[in-house]
Amino acid sequence: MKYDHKKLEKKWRSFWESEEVFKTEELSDKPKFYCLDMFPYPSGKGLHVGHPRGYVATDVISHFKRMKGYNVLHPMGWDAFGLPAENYAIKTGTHPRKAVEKNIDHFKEQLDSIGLSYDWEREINTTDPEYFKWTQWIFVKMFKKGLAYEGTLPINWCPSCKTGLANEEVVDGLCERCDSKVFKKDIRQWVLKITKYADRLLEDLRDLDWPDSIKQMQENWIGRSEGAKIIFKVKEMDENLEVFTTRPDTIFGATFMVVAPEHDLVEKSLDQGLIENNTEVIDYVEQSRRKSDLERTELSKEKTGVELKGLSAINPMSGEEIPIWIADYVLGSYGYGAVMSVPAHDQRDYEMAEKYDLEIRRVIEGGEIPYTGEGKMIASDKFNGLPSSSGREKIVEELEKNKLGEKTVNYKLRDWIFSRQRYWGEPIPIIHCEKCGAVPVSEDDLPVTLPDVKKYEPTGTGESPLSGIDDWVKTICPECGGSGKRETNTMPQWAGSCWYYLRYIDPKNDETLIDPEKESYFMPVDLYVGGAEHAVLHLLYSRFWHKFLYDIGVVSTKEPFKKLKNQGLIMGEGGIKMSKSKGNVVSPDEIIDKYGADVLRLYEMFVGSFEDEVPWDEEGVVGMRRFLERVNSIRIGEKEDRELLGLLHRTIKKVTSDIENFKFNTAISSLMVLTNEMREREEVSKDIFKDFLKLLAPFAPHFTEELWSKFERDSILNSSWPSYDKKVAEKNKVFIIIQVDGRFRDKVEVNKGISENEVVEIAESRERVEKWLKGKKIKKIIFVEDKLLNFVT
RNA sequence: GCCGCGGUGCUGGAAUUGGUAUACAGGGCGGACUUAAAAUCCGCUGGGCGUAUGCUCUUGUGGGUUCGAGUCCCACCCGCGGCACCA
Repeated sequence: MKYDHKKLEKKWRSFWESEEVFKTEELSDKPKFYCLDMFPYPSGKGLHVGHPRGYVATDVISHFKRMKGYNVLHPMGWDAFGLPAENYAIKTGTHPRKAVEKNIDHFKEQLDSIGLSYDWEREINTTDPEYFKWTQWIFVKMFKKGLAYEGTLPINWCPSCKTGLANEEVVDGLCERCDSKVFKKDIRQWVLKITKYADRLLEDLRDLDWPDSIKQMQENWIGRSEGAKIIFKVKEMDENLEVFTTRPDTIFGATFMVVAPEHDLVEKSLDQGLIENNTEVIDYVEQSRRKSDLERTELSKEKTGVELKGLSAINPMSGEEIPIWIADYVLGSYGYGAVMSVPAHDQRDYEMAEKYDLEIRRVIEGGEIPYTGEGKMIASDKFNGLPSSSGREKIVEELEKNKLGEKTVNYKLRDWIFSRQRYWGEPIPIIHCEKCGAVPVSEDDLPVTLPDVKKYEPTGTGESPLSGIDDWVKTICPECGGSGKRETNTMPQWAGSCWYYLRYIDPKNDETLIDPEKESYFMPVDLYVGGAEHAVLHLLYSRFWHKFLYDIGVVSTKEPFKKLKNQGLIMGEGGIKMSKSKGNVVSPDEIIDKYGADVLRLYEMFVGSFEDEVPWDEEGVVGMRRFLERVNSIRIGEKEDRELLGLLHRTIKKVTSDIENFKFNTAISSLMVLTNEMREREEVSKDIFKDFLKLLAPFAPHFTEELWSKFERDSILNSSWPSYDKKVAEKNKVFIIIQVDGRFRDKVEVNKGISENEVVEIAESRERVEKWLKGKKIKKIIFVEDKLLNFVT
């Protein structure tokens, strides 16, 4: 039976709005459930069919939890700072704020048309001064705790975006946003000391209910490695050359040293005129400085380097003098930017030694050189014969005694480059004063808002477009009252999303960031759903900020997101990524117009495993429409039906556990099975049908409201989730599989709980089984109650 | 190179965690209704042999464990994602 989805969906959406069905209670006796989507960047393109997959899933769960009696917080907002709005402003001269407003209106309309149950009274927007006041407030707090500092550092510079980038924003040496090659450039930067939290970020990962892949990515990104700092004296200078190694046990095999081209020692020794091959060294350093990150890693196949002729290092254990080289395979930014090279036991050092004909000396027994495994120590003076694992400890102990080394831990994680030389971001709330240095804006003067500018173009000189606005830049130093200049760099796109989940809990509070009572009721986020692409960006940054907020007493939980799920991408037809240039973008609008929002919702949940990537297939969409129409054609009556009731209860059990486990596709298929069964009946009792509607309601809320309204006046979404009765659900007859030698031969229907002997008796009397047993001796009988009987001959 | 995930009909995908492989849906084929088409409804739909009750083969490949393997173990092939000179 056909139904008019447009009329019906409109009717129920306005009903939900006027009845405030989705309003979250502020503080309630009910248990809470905080169900969060990663909020979108409201782009000018609008939603495509892939976005709602996660939103529908959280919506299904929100309805489900609401029906189960939870006070559900399910909010939505906008992550609206960032480059696209700014680039659009450059192109068209429209203020980014205008473009953002327009895009938000469009996004909101699209989300509403899907029937998502957001509590819009809690909507937030990261570009709203009332919001970013608190983003700036957190920055000021970090500054005061010494976690935000200024420095001139070689940073990743994107020549096309004309701004510095964080390490996390550089993918394969390319800008994450525009795919330009990224270069190193020395610029004055604001940096956040995320490294101070490295251990806690690693530690607390363990207890999170997150996908293993994401946890592992964060673990690798933090990259903790235990080892030792060892000091090699430079013979010709009063300098210590510090290195980090995880293998102090191989120290007697160190036949040369390698420092990064940007290492201090290079400049110092050149200055002191100690280097014999001056020009060669200068050339090499220049060359590697000019290479982009990509080129430096692309050329990784073959090692390059230059010896610092005239210098030598002294091995602190053996006293041996060894040459010092520069090579760009050693990174200036990891450890101490220098290594002791043990070519016999390290792949890279081995390649270097082979190329430049340097000595390779085995000090660990084991396989073929370069041998990187453990083994007995040899050619290592008094440590000979020790296994490498304990020799390592012994050597570090001795170095510690002589103050020539110590145990230490190193991380791959670097501090977070936090400033961007662009317009459309939160101004960094700092005032530079000649007398007092960098001074934070007083908390009472927050927010520092963005001034209007005429030109949004980045200057490209390493300064933000804000630096041209004298009226805005010139201000008074909050400390001494003298003249000061505002910081003109802005925060990166990720700043606002680091803490937004907190603001939904208390969106209008202008006294504090969040009311503590509300915070302790609603936090942590129980379920967080979004794409996996944020694994080491947003998901790491927000954990860092959250831990900081925990330390200063703003939040009561150590971690923000208890459970995380990543939705798989929806690809274009044929499995290629949807994109404008390929012309294969499907908009939810057209699907909703043609088939209805409930059909879109059902299809997105039915296509495949939630976390897997799936291709979009419009032919599959019609199946969902047919399903709803079949439900619509079921005849309702009063007739009791034990068998159908049993199936209903099995379906309740299945749908309940499937929703809890994100197996939406099989939940829907079991609802289809029940529907097919109901359609075969003359009529279906009202009670069974009503429970069925409740199970379908989270997936198809508009459609089920309409059918429900024939029985009840209140919203079906306010009804309570049906409970499952084990006694009703269980069948009293079961099929038992009869096998001979593990092969299926027959099945028999018997009473539940029947004994082995009885089954054997029945089975042996069956012609189909007898045929296979004839002339054979039964060696063994395997019996699984209510399931299977196997004769082994 | 290292780490993680995966490989099941024509397609998207199920499989109670070791117990009838291919649920559910799409597509295809045949039929009903119709002047006709769409929609709808009914039936069939992994391969081979067979009119058929049926037999047999089949979950990337090869081996193994087991009464019994898509599921567990070993080796390999292919695809996807991440990291990548991290000392």
